[in-house]
Amino acid sequence: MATHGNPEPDDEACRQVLQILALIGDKWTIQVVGRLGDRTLRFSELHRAITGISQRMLTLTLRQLERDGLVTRTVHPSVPPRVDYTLTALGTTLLDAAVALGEWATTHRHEITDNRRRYDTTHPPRTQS
Amino acid sequence: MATHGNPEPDDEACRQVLQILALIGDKWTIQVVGRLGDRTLRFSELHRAITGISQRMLTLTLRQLERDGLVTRTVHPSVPPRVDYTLTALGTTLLDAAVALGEWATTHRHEITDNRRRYDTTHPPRTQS
DNA sequence: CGGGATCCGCTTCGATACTG
DNA sequence: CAGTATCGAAGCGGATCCCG
Repeated sequence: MATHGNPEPDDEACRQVLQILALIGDKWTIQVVGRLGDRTLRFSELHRAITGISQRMLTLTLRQLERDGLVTRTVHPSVPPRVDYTLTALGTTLLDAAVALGEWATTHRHEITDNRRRYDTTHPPRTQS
Repeated sequence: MATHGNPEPDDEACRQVLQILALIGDKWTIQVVGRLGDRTLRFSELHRAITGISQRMLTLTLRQLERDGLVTRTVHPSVPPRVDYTLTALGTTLLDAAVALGEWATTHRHEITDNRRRYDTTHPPRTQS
């Protein structure tokens, strides 16, 4: 393991992993991947399927996923233009891992919500007193 | 689980799950939880263990984890003051799930890195020339 | 030693307008 | 339909000072 502040190769791997984990926490990435889990969708279908996302964010999210090789972007030279997005094999493995985490969240969400309520009522706002 | 885009009361659960997933993607949360995985640590130990984190961010991260019931905060009335942080049972289950995702990231990080390089060299910068 | 309060730059994101 | 370009608002995070 990295012992001192030396930029060892280990350290870089850590940053890479952290960077990939950030994908999961991204507000939209998981929702897009989840929608593409069972079938191919076109841009407008994704846009309608995901409540509250803007075209800008959908574009940026898809671009990043394409860059990472998690989704495939297929442009059909037709009028009007049509672009299909599909999950790659790599993307599917990510979805599997994310689903596991989603199940954890689903299982414990009430517990966590209760903990928050209890904390908020127990601990007075610490600004002065 | 919601299979298709119906705005059901299910929607709130979805937001809760998303909110919890955001914990994972948080820059510091996973690192803190990971450090507390095997043993109890005090504030200064965590601060030294996690490279680059500020006291502010460490405090905020720990506060949130305490609020969610993932870590326990123990204040020892001594001079100088000493505060210990420990993972709760719930926190341990999160760590397990996160580790699985971390292994996914570790396994595929080279693949993803390569995909990015390939994408960056293949796709020219789209800002018109 | 373990934080709280404040200032402040930087990134992120939503809304809007425009293009092929 | 599927984007791109730009602008402005909001939030995150770092640096600093101070207190129990």
